Amino acid sequence: MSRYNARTVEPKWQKAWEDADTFRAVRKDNRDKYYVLEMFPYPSGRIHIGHVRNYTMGDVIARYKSSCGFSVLHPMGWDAFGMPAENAAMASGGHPKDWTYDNIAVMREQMKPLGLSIDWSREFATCDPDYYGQQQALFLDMLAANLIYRKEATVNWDPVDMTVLANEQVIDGKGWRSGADVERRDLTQWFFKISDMAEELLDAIDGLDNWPAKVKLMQANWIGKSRGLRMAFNLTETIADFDNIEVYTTRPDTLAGASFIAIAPEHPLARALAEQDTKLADFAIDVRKGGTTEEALETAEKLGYDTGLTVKHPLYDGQTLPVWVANFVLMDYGTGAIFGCPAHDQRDLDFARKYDLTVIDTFVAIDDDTRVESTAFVPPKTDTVKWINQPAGVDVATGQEAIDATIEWAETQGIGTGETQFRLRDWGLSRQRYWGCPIPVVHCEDCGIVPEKKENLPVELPDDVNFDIPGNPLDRHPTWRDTPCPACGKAAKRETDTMDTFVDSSWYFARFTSPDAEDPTNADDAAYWMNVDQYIGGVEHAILHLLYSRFFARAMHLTGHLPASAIEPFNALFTQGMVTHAIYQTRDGAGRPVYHLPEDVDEAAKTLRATGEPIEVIPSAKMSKSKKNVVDPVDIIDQYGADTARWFVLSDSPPERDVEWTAAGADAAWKFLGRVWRLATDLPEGSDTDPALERATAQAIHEVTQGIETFGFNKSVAKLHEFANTIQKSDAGPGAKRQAIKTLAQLMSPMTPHLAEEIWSHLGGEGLIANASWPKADEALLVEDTVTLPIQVNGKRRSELTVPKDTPKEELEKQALADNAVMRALNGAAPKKLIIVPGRIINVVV
RNA sequence: GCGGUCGUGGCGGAAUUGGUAGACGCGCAGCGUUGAGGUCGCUGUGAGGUAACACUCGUGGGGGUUCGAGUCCCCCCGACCGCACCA
Repeated sequence: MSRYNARTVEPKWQKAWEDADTFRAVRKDNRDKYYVLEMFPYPSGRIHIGHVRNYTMGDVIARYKSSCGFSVLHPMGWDAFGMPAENAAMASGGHPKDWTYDNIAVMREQMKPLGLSIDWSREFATCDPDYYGQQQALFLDMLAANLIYRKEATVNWDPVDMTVLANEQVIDGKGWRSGADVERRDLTQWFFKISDMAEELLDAIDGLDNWPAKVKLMQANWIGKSRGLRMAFNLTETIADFDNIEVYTTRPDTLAGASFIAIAPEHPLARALAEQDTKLADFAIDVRKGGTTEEALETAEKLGYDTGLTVKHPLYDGQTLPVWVANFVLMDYGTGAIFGCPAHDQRDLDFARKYDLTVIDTFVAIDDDTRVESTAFVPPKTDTVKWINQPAGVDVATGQEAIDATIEWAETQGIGTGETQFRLRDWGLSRQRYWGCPIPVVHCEDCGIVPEKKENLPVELPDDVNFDIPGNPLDRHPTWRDTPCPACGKAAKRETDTMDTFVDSSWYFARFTSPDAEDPTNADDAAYWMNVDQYIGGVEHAILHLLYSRFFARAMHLTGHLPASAIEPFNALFTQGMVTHAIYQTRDGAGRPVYHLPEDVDEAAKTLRATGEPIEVIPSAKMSKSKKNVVDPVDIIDQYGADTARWFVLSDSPPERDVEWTAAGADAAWKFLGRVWRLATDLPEGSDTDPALERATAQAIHEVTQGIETFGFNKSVAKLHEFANTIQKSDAGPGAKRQAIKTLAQLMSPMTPHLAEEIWSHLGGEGLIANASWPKADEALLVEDTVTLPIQVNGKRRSELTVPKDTPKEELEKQALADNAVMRALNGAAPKKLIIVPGRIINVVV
C-alpha cells in the first residue's frame, strides 16, 4: 500500500491541468455560462489563510459548476493601488510600483500551489496603465454624461506635515506621524453623483434575491431614505441678511417639545456670526479638531456655543428659542440646522442638561406618565403613545401617525413642507496621493477645466518621484503637470489628484470579461459573461464596495459600456467569515501582555515550553502579526499539501461564520485524506454490486450536491466523512467499493482536487476528473419506505415509532397510545390532546 | 453614538427553518493492532442520577407566545463587523 504523498502528487496534477488548459474561460454561445468571482486581493506581500478560505470556496463553486456543464469564468487580479505602497516607500525608500509588482509576483507564486481553477490568462492589476487608462476613459465618459462634478469637501489636514490624512492616519484626533492636532480643511474635489441614484439603488435592493438579508438591510440603512419636515424658524431680529433658520427634522411630531435651535459650525449663519465674534470663530475651529469620521463626531463630547440670537416659536406666540452652534450638528445632512427636543432625543437631552436648557415632554407611554429626567423617551415610531402636546391635535397615536399628521398640518398652515431626504452622500473620488489612477483633466487658464483627449490616454504616473517629504509627489514633480490644453493648445497644468481606490474595484469584474479589449469592455463578451453569478468576499465590504459597484454598473450602462441587464452586477453574493486563531500570552512585570508563537506553547498543559510558565489562551482571535497568532498558508502547504488546507478551511464552521484554525484540526484533515487514499488503493477489479452501498452513494450525491448548492460546505464535508465511513465499514465486494470510491472522489474533487485526480486515475477513471460530469443520484434509491417518528409526552421525547411511510393517522394514534412510555405517562387516563404531524412527530398531552 | 451580526458539550460545530438538541470532526477513555511512531482499527463519550433502567437538568442571562422553542417576541449581558480618505 502506497502512502499518499501530496508533495509529489499536487504539482503533478497542477501541471496536467496547465498542459490541458483546463481552466481557460471560453465563450461558447451555445452553452450556459457561470461567472464565479472572489473579491480580488490587495497585494500586501503574502497570502494569508483568509485568502485560502475565500478562494477555496470560489474554487469549489467553479469546479462544481464546470462539471455540471457550464462554461465557467473564474479570474484573478490585484487591487493594487493604495496607501500601503506609499507608506512602504516612505519607510524604506523604494518605489510604490516596485513594491507592488514584487508583492504581486510573490503572492501569485504562493497562490498557484493551492491548485485553484483560475484562468490566469485574464490576470491584471489595477495599477497596470492599460487598466487605469480604461478607467480614465470611463471617467471622461461619465464626466460627459454629467455623472461627475466638483464641489468643496472637508478633509483631515495635518498642519505640521502639510498634508491630507486618511481617516486611519488620524489617531485620537492627532496626525499619525506628526502627532499634531488634526484640522479640517475644505478642498475642491471631484464627486460621483451617486445620490441622484439613491432612490433607484434603494428600490433595486428588493430584486437582489440571492444576497444576504443583512447586507441588503445595511445598504438600505446606509442609503437612509427618510420623510420629514423642512420648516423655517423666524429670527427675532434680522442678522447678516438672515431672517430665518431652515431646519429639517424626521421627528416633526416633537415640535412642541423644541427648546433650542442648533446649527452646524459650518452653517452660513455661524460663519457670518464668526466674522464678528472671535470666540465663536475659535469655538468653530476647536470643535472641528480631531477626525472627520462620523464615529468621531458622534462620540465626541457634545459642545455648544450660545449665539445670543433667538427665534420665534412657530406654535406659541411670544415664546422664543435660543440659537446655539453645536458640534453634533452636521452640515452635510438636511439643512445643517435642527431644533432640539431634549425629551425625545438623547443627544439633545445631554446637550440640554449640560447647558441648562428646558426639557419639554410632548408624549408619554400609554400606561406610564413618568416625565423625562436623564434618559430621553424614544420609543419606536410604530409604538402608540399618549400625546401631551401635539400641534396636529392627535392625542393617542403611533409616532409615525403623529409625524404624518404634523407634516400635513404644517403644510396646510404654510409653515413647512414635507420632504424626502437620503442619508447617502455623493461619492468623493479625489485623493491627494500619488499611487492611484490620475484624474484625466487639465486646468487651463483660458478654458478652465478641460477633459484630456481619449487618444492621450492613459495619463500615466511618472516613475521619477520620491517620498522624502510628506504630501503628493505629483504636486511637486518638475514637469509632469505640464501639458498643452486639450482645447486650445496653450500651456496648461494637469490635475494632480488621483482616484479613490474604490473606483478601481468598482468595475474590475466587468474588465475580466474582456481584459485586453481596447475599450473598457467588449460588448459581446460583457453580454455573454456578465453578471457575476456568484460573488464571494468579506462582510467588511457589505456597504461601500458593493454600493459603489452597483452605482458604477449603472453609470457604465448609461455611458454604453455595459448592457442594461448588467446594472445589478452581482446575481448572488456570499459573505464569508474570517479565519481566527488562538492567542497565547503571558504578562510582563507591568501586567502588559506578551505574545507567544503557537509552536512555543504546550497546548495541553497551557504552559510555555521553554520556561513552563502558565499561559493565557484567548480563543478565536483575528489573526494579527503583532499578536503572533498568524498561520502562514505557505507553511501549511509545505507540511500537509494544499488539499489538506483546502479541506480544513471548508470543514466545521459554516462558511459565513468565522473558523478557528487549530493544529489539531489541520492534522485531522490530513489524516482523513490519508484514510480516503488507503480506501482507494489495493482494490482489485470486480463486477459485483451492493444495494446498500448504492443507496449510500445516492444519498451522498444528493446531500453533498445540496451542500455545495447552498454554500453549506461544512455539511458536505460532514456527509463525505459519513460516506467514507460507510464505504470503509461495508463488507461489499471490491467492484462495488471501487464504484462507490470513484463517486466519493468525484464528490470530493471540488474541495480536494489533487487527491481526487490521483484516486480517479488510480481506479481507471477516464480523462481528468476535472472534466468528468458531476454524478447524478438515482432518485429511486433516495426514497425511504419506513420512517421513525419520535413520540413526545407533553413536548418531551419519551419514545419512538418505526412505521411504513404512509401509515394512516388512526393507526399511528393507536400504536402511539399502546406505547409503553405513553401508557406509563397516561397512567390509565385518557390523553388531553393528541397531536400527530404525519412524517414528523407524535405529541401526547396528558 | 448609529447601523448590522453572532452566542449550543472540554473544543469546532449540526439541527430538514416551530417538531428526536448535540449529526460530523477534535479531544478524552477503554480494547485491539503496531511493538520505532505526530501509525492504524473497533467501542464509548452533554451534566446529574441509577447496578441497569427510570427520572431530573440542559442551547449567554431573565421573562413571554405555543401541544411543542436553539429556532418566534420583549428586556439584559458579552463578542465581532461597518460608519463614507484602510482595503
